[in-house]
Amino acid sequence: MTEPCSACLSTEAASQAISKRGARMTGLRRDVLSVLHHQGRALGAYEIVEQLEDDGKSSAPAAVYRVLDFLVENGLAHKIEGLSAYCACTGSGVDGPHTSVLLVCLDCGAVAENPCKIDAPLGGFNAQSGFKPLSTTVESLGVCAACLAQTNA
Amino acid sequence: MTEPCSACLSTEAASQAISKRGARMTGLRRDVLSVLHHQGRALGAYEIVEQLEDDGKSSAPAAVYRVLDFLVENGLAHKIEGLSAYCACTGSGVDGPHTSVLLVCLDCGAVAENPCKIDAPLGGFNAQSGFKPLSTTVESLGVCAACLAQTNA
DNA sequence: CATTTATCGGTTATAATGTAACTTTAGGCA
DNA sequence: TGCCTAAAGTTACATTATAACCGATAAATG
Repeated sequence: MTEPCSACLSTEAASQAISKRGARMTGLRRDVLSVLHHQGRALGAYEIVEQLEDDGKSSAPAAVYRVLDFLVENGLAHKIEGLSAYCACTGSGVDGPHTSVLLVCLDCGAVAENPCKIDAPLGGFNAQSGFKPLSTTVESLGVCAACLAQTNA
Repeated sequence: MTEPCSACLSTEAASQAISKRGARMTGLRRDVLSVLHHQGRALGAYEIVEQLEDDGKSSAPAAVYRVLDFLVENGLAHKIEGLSAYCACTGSGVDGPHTSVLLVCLDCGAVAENPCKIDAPLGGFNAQSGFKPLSTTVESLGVCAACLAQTNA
C-alpha cells in the first residue's frame, strides 16, 4: 500500500473540517475537490468533468457546477472569475468562507494566495458610502516566478 | 435643439481623451460607450447588443465584444467579472487604463468606484514572491445605499 | 424500525457568454 | 490614386452556466 500524497491529505483534511461544521462531504464533492487538489492549478468546470470521466467517475456539468458552488461557499475552493476557472483553497479554507487575494499564473495555471490584509483599505469607503458588500473578489492574472524564470532562461 | 445630457457629455469627453491618446474613436465604439453611459449601470454584452438594436444601430455580438475589449483596454469601461457585465468608467478613465475597485449593486446594477489605494497592500507580497501581475481585478458585489434604504423602508 | 423530510445527484435540454476566421469597408498616408 | 492598416460586418461555432424535474440517499422523528 502506497502512502497518500499531499493532495490526498489536503482533501482529507478539508473533508473532515467541513464535516465538523455540519455540512455533508459527499462522494462527488470529495471527488471534485480531489481533482482540484491533485491538479494543483486552475481548472475550468468542463476540465473537471473530463478529469472525473478519466477517473471513471463521470458526472454531468450541472452536477459538477452544483458541487463547485458548494465548495466555494464553504471556502474549500475559489473561483477565478477572470478565467472562469476553479482551484482548491490552499490557505485557510478549512476555517470557512473567506476573501482571498488570488495570484493566478496565465502560463501554468498555478494559483497562490496573497496573505495580505485587504479588508481594511476597502472598508473605509464602503462604510462612508453605505455600500454593503456581500462578496468580494480580488485577483491578479499574471506570471508566476517559476514561469518568469523559464522565460528568461 | 435640446441640451446634451450628462451621459452624452461623458461620452464626448471620453471620446476626445481617447483621440488625443492616438487611438481611434469610431462610430461603433462611441455608440457602445454611449449606451453604457446612458444606462449608468452594469450591462451584459448581449444587453448592449439589444440596446443598439433598439437604437437602430444593430451590431452582432462579435463586433460588440471587440469594442468592449477596446474600451476596457483604454480605461473607458470596466468589466465586472463577477457578473460578466460591463459599465462605463466614471472615474479616471479619461487618463488611461487603471485598476479600479468596483462596488456593484446586485439590485439596481449601479457601479461605484471606490477611490481607495489598493496597490500598496497588494504589492508587498508580489514583490517578495516574484509574481508579476498583468491585470488586477478588485470588485465587491453587494447592495448600494439607495437600495438598502428602499429595502428597509 | 418505519415514516417523513430534506438534501443530493443524475439527467436532459437549453440559455448565456464569448471567439475564430474570414470578408468587406473605411481611414490614413505616400 | 493606390496602398496599407485598422475596424466593422458576418457566419458559424465553442465555451460556460443554469433550469427543471425526478429518483436516490441520508438524516430526523415518532
